[in-house]
Amino acid sequence: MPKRALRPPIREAILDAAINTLARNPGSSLSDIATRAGVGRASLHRYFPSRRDLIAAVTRQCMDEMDAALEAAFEGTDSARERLSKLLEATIPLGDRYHFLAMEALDDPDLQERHQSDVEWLGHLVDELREEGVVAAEVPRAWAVANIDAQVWLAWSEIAAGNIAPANAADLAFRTLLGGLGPR
Amino acid sequence: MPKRALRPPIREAILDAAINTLARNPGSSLSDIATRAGVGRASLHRYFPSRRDLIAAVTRQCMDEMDAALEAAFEGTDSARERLSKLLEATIPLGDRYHFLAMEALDDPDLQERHQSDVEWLGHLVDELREEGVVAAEVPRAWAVANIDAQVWLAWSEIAAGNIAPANAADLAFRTLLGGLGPR
DNA sequence: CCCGAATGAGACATTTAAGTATCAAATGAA
DNA sequence: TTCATTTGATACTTAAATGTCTCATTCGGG
Repeated sequence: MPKRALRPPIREAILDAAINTLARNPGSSLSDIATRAGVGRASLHRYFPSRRDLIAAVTRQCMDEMDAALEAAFEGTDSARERLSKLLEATIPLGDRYHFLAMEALDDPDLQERHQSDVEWLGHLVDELREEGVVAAEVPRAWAVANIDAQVWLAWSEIAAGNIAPANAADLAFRTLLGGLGPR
Repeated sequence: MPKRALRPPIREAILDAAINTLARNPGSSLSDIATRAGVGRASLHRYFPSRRDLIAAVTRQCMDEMDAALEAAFEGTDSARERLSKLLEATIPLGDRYHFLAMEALDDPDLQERHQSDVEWLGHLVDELREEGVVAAEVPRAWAVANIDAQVWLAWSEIAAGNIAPANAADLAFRTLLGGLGPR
């Protein structure tokens, strides 16, 4: 008989439920989250004293997942173009766990700083893409950054709506970015 | 003759304040909105008995503005490509008054239906674009529709963030769409 | 089996926003 | 000026969510 976790780690269950619930409705109550986690609301407060704490923990968790996925995806890449492709393949499947953060206030200064550095990092990727001729010179850097972000979000949205197949999403986004941002 | 041939401007002031306030924070309270409109909260309730009513009125107003702008922009166009260009030029400046609706629940069935028909209308434009060869055959219809929507939202976001000049936004979005969705 | 720790359930206080009701002051037309 | 209507301020009720607390139950290690 397979050994099953006697009791799932509650903290993880709450975080997971929070991510899933908030992704569908950013205004979800702590009751909703606790219920979905199969946990009493009091226990939720034991692990995360306030709503702020929970949101901060969820944000950190998502950022960690994203960083880990990116680091793994970039293993052995040697062109920015390839990194862009890998970025889409790695992050689009995580979209449903990440996109709702775009709406959150990010009131924690530590997380704000981290997000800022992520954006800058994406800017560097765009710089490299431009050097490789993948992104045209006349396309503003900020526009390219915003478009990459948007394609990830868009891909998730269309997958969730059932309009495109998950397997095609990254390719479609890659194609759209190459054509949209590249030289005419 | 009727006593109030002209509606008092207070209703419009409330609607306008609601649009601006909700655009910055979809969870704004009615107090915030009333204050910004320079009106007592009680008066707000006189014109819009419930929050739902206000949101519905705001939504209708934005849709009306959008429809009017589109109708005017399409005057005398004879290709889908040109209509896409005009669409961007007309709707991007309205983005700050419209984009927040993307998050709203749209609980009014009448408005739901109207939104649905708007999406279908955009689908027809995509069909025409494909016939003209502006949108490639291998690009899914839903993907093209979503991308057009996304470029409008994106343009507004980047304008609001101060990253691109409002005058360039429509051209940039048009270029991105042509390259992104067009044949390789 | 037994005991300490953790959990779930629920009561309770607090806060915030929505909606209702009332009234004095301001507005504007006759 | 007069008078009906509208507005703004204020007080009140209701509802929902947050956060705190207690306590019986349950889980799991020893």
